[in-house]
Amino acid sequence: MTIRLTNSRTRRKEAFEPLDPSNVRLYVCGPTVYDRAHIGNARPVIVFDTLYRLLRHVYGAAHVTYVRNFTDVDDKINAEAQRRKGLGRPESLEELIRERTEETIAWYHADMDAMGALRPAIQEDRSPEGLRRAEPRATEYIGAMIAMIEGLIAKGHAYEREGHVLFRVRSYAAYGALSGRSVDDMIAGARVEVAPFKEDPMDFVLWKPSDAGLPGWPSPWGRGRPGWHIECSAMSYELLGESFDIHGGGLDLQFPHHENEIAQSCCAHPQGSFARYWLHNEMLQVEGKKMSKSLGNFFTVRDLLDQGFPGEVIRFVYLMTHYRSPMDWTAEKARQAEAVLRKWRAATADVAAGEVLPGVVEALADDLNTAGALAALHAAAGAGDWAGVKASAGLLGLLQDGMGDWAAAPEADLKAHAARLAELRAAAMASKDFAAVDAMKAALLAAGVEVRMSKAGVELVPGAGFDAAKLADL
RNA sequence: GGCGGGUUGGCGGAGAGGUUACGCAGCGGAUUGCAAAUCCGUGAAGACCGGUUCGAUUCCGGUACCCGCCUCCA
Repeated sequence: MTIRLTNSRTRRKEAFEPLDPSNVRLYVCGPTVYDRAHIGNARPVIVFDTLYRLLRHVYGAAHVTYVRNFTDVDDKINAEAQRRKGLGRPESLEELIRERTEETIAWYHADMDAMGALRPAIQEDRSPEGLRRAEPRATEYIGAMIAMIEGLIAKGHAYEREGHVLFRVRSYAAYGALSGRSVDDMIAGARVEVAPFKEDPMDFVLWKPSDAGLPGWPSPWGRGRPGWHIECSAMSYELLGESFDIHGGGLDLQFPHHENEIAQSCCAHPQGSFARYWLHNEMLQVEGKKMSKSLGNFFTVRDLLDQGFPGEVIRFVYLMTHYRSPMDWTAEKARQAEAVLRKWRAATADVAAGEVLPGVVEALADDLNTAGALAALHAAAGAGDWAGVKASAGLLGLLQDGMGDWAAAPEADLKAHAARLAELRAAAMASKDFAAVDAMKAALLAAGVEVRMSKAGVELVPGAGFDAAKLADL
C-alpha cells in the first residue's frame, strides 16, 4: 500500500516513503493554550488524526510516532494571567499563567476527545509519561531552545542586539522556498514593521527580553522568553531527531511560522533534512464567511457540543471536505451528517467488525481523500456489507464504541403502548373508523416516538426527541 | 501591491481526457387503513472566453468573481 500525499514543499502529490518504516514520525503544530479551541482549531486535529490512523493502519500502531505541541508561552496567556492578577488574586504571575494553561489544556483534551481524535503518542507508548512527551509544552523545552539558539549564533545564523536574539535570514539561501516567496519581494511589500536593531527587515526573533511583569527564563542574553517559532524546531529535534517524515499544520502557518522553522532547523542541523513532507490543511469558514468574533459567527468546539451537535457528527462534517479545500461549517451539513450516522449506527449496532474495505484505504492513501472514503462507505452500506462498514469507519474515527451514545435509542418500555395501539388498530380495521388510532399515533409522534405499523404488527421506536413525560396521559 | 488556492447538478462534494461518482433533498413506484421506516427506480452539473485534441467539466492561456497568506489566528 503506497500512501500519496501533496507535499507543500514541492507542490506535488508524491509517494510517501518513510525514513524508517519501523518508526514513522509525524509532527503537527498544536494550539496556543490561552482559550477554548475554536472550530477552526479542530480542523488540523481531525485531518492529522485521520492521517495518523492511516499510518497506524499501514505501518502498524507501534511503528508510528505522532507529536503535537502545546504553545504555553504567549502574550495572550500573559494578558489573561495579568487580568486575573488585576482582580486581586494572590498567586504569582507564574502560578496564574500555569493555571490558565492547565485549564486550557484540559479543555482541549476533552473537546478533541469528544470528536474521536486519538491522543498523540510515541510509538504507542500510552503511559502517562509517554503521552505527556508526545504533547510537549514549550515551557518544558526552554533549555533545548537556548542550546539551539546558541548553536545558530556560533554558526553565524543569528545575532544578539539589545537583549534580543535575531535570526539572520540572509544567511539561509533557501529562505522562502516553502511558501514560494523571495525575501526581496516580501520587503518590497513593505508591510513589515522593522525594529531598529534588525540587520535586515525580514530577520525574526529567536529570543526576546522579559520585564518583571512577564514570564522569563535566565539565558546567556539575560532574562527573557523564546520567540514563537523556535519551540517547534527545538521540540521536534528533541523528540523526532534532525530528520523526520511529516510536518503538518494549518495553511496560515506556512508563512512565516513554518518557513522560520525550516530556516532555524536546517541551519542548526545542516546534516539533517528536517521534515521531508509538509502538509497544510485549508481554512474553515462558517456559513460562507470567515469566522470572526465581530461577525458573530465564532464558535468553539465546546459551543457546538453544548448546542447538541455530537462530536462524531462534527467529525463527519469535517471529513466530508478534502483537507486542501476550504471547508464551510453549516447547520445543514451537520443535519446531513447526523442523518447518515444515525442510519449507519442503527445498522451496525449488533454487527461485528469485519475486514477493512480496500476502497476506503485506497481513498485515504490517495492524499487523504476522506470524501472518497465516505463514498466507499456509502457503497458498502448500499451493498449491505455492514461488517465492512463498521471496520472501515474505524479508520476514519467513526462508529467507534463509546462515541455513539447520542444515537442510541432512549431507554423506554413502550410495550404496553404498542399493545394498546395494536388493539385499537385491529378494532379500526373492522369498523373502518380510524379516529382513535390516529389520535394515539399523533400523541406518540408528539412524544418523539416513531410509529411503525405493518402487517407484521405495531412497533414503537423512541426517536431523537423522545419525551417520556408526554406519554403520561396515554 | 506581492504570493498562493478556488469556481462542478436544488444543496453538499469527489475522481477521471471519452464509459453512473457519491450523499442529502426532490420526484415516481413497492409497502401502509393513512403515514413512518425500509426497498426499488429517476431527472439534474461543470463561472465565462479562447486554444490543444477525433473528443475537455478534466490539459493550456485569458477574463470575471470568491478565498487565504504577507500582522506570533489552525
